[in-house]
Amino acid sequence: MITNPTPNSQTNPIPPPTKIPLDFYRRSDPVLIARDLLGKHLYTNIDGVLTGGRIVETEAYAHINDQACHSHLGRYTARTKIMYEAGGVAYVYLVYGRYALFNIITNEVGKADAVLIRGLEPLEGIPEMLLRRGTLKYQRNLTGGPGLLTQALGISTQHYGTDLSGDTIWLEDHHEVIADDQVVASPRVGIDYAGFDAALPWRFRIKASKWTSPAR
DNA sequence: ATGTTGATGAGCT
DNA sequence: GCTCATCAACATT
Repeated sequence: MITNPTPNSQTNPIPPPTKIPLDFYRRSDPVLIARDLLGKHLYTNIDGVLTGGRIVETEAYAHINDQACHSHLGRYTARTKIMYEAGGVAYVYLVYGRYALFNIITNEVGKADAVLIRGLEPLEGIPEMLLRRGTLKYQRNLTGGPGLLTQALGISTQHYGTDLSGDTIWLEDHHEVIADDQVVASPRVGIDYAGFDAALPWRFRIKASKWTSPAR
């Protein structure tokens, strides 16, 4: 006799998505966190619209032994102030006077590490993202690039300091496992000024994704 | 390969 | 206070 399976009897049931807890961000190694963020989902609820997608590219920045990091050598200014908070807040800043870049502050109070989100696979609120980007084409440059994904998600410098445990910007774990052989680690982009540290392989990409930022 | 763009911070006064 | 070199991109060619 065959009985219908109940949800509890299915093999490998996928649990519902969960919001990533602050503990995740407060760990001490930004390189590990950057790697772990691949396959997680990033959402915003801004101007009453839900948008989001799957993280496919990140970069780690460490407060010690990393000249590329804005908080290197304890640099403490109006811009970097938020980096010294406990992990789990947004560090958003303008680069080249044009583009907002979204970083997640990690580690504990006073240890100013960060992870830059560089690439997103759009999943939620795509019409709004197209509108915000001023395009009609569902293609890589919709969210492939750190200055583009913020535009698509509606993230601007006014989200500097936003608490990622709130309901404006947050991340979710959808229980996707990204194996090491699906990941490319390579030097970070655009930090040639950082000397020896420019060679550190702290940029992480999902190999198969077409939504990573353009190659250099 | 080159132009656009303006915030940032270091170094000065 | 002010100037100026720098810059974790992107669009266009």
